[in-house]
Amino acid sequence: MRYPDHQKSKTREALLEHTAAHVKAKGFASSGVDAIAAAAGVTSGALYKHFSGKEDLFAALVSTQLERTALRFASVPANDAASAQKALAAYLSLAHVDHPEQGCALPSLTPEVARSGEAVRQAFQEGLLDVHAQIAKLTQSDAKAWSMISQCVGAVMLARAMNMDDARHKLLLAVKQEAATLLPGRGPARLKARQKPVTAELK
Amino acid sequence: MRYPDHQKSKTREALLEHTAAHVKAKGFASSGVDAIAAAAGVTSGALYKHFSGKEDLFAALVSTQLERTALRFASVPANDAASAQKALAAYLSLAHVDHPEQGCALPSLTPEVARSGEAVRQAFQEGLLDVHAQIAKLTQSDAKAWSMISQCVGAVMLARAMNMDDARHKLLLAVKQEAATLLPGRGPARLKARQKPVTAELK
DNA sequence: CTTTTTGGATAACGTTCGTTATCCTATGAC
DNA sequence: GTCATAGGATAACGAACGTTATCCAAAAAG
Repeated sequence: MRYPDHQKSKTREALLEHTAAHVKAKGFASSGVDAIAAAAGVTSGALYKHFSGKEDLFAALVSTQLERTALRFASVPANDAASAQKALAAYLSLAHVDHPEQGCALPSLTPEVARSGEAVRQAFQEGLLDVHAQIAKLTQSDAKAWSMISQCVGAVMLARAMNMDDARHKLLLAVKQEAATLLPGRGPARLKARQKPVTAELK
Repeated sequence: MRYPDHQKSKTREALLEHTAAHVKAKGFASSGVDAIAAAAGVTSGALYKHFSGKEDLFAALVSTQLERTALRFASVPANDAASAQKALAAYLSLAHVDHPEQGCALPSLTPEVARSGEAVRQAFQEGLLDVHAQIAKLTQSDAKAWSMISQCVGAVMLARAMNMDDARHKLLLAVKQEAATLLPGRGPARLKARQKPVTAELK
């Protein structure tokens, strides 16, 4: 071995790190291999030394990006409603909607994963189960965790496709309210707050 | 006028009708113009007589497809929990997950709409507001309608990207349960059914 | 029947695509 | 110092892309 093997080659890491933003913003199918490689400061020739093809890179990207999302929620302390709400509000923020390149991969890439090969789907499934495990620690219920994930991912995705800011704001605010009822401790209590639920603390 | 103008040209209708399945299944970016036109039994030359370009067709497709989704829920009678649950179960069914070409456009095309131009986004926004209006008639709450839509669209999309059927089933079942609590009349009642909520009637 | 024109098919255009082959260079091994 | 090679850049490949120009058939208008 003539090269430092134990450190895995820095450009492979650079590829995974710097191309994710480009792919999340433009979509995988619309991202050319040359453009993807350029986003990491290399050429497509270098890319093919580390990945067998475009889809192989996609699988690795999906894996690392979902790891990152899982990690994002792993740092939220369980049994702390305020912290969970804060994480929720951040995920459902206009900042997240306006900057897909820095955000979670789920609202950006999931339909393209569904159309991809087995390797990509496998990486996705594993990553999503990791995310679910973290959310379930907050909801204390597997079912509520799936509901929470579906709701938040769907809301960000739909908000991104709208073109009027006030409509986006309404959608995000509504889902912030409703998703919060999935957290333990704060049961729905819909009878008390039917007309105007309190949402002041939701950013 | 040498041609029957009042009937709008049948091939334009055929284009919108028969290409939607191809686009929903393969994605818009991955669908070539020739393949799209062939799906309607014509060539790309004919397509350009009816649409100014690929994205113009996409805008029209988004519009008609969301109209169809809105219509799908417009036929559900309000104040009828059983009918609403049935519609919910159909949307969250494995059949819907396994056949995107026949299903709702939202879980398939929304991220690509978000990356599209103003015309497509405008068509999307209008169509989504139509869908929301129909769902709100069932939930009797704008906020709950947004929550319901986000949750169902997200769940179908995520389920499609998974590669293990039992995991997909778990996700769909969970969201079926939780989304049902958004319907009026059947308040969450989580204390009573925390351990094993009744889901027998949910197909 | 002739004319006019609309809605198609056909073919070509310049790009861009994913991939591969080839060359180059810097580096660890000896 | 010499050599072997891993990891880059470069360039080319055929294929497919969206679009346009051109041609053609069919049908309404007179």
